Amino acid sequence: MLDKTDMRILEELTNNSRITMKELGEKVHLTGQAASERVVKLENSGVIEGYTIDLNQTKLGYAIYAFITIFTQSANHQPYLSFIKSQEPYIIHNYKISGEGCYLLECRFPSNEALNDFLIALNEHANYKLSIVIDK
Amino acid sequence: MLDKTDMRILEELTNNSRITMKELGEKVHLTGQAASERVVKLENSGVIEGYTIDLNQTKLGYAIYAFITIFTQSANHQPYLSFIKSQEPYIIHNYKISGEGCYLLECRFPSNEALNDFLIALNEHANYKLSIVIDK
DNA sequence: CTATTTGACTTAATTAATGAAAGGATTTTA
DNA sequence: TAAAATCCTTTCATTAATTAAGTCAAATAG
Repeated sequence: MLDKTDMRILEELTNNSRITMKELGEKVHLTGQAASERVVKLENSGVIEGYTIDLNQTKLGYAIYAFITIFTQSANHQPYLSFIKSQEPYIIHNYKISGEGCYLLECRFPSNEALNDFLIALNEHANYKLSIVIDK
Repeated sequence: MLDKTDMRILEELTNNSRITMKELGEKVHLTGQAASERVVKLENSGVIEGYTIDLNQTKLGYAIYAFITIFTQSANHQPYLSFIKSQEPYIIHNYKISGEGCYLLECRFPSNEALNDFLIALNEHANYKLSIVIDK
């Protein structure tokens, strides 16, 4: 279903999703129009889910990047899930996992103080293990 | 340094990084040119690190999405890091962390068999805890 | 085996967006 | 008060995207 040209298109768009269709076409040896048609197909088939940006969290004021493994206290996860929804700017992803814990939280905080406050509030609903990202 | 308009621009670009500068301007009540100038500044200051796409890993042939906590066996991490570099398509991010383990691997595999082969090879360099993503 | 359909691409023409230059308005700085 | 800087707008030339029409080769049907 996806041929080599499609894969190269996905690679180029992963590196720079704002590239013009003309440039993209040149890179994969197609006209801009042909490249554009392929991209539309990749969108419609759901392979490309969206176009987004990579942000420097530190420069945005989020000095701390962390993963938190969640162990919910009760079998009912709703209180935890509602809590997470209320913590908007801090939460990047809440992965439901199998393995150790029930969820893996990818998140960010402006300061140790904000992280600490978050953990105190989190502890109302769940136990956790904290992993702070040092690099990459 | 970043005002409300900048934040709205980042929000819009996070939702759709291929939006035209004209449309982006309309959304934040600026002309296309003014919006474009702000975006250039956000790029130059390093707040925007790049433009990329969200891919459906399943439709790309990667049915399994996982996080693996790594416990390196020796104090020398080089063998592990070299191994990771050799596993190109499977590895999405290798986060160096403080907390439980030395690294947190975000990765994907086409099948349980590929995952199993990877884990066997990984075990030459490190112990691990596997968390498979079920949702989101 | 030939005719038709289909898919992927190109070319051409129109429409729209980008980029560069000039200038206005407001705030900062001296 | 004057000069400089910042942020924005307008205009226009350049460049890209979009739409429509048409080519070509491979697959499919009669």
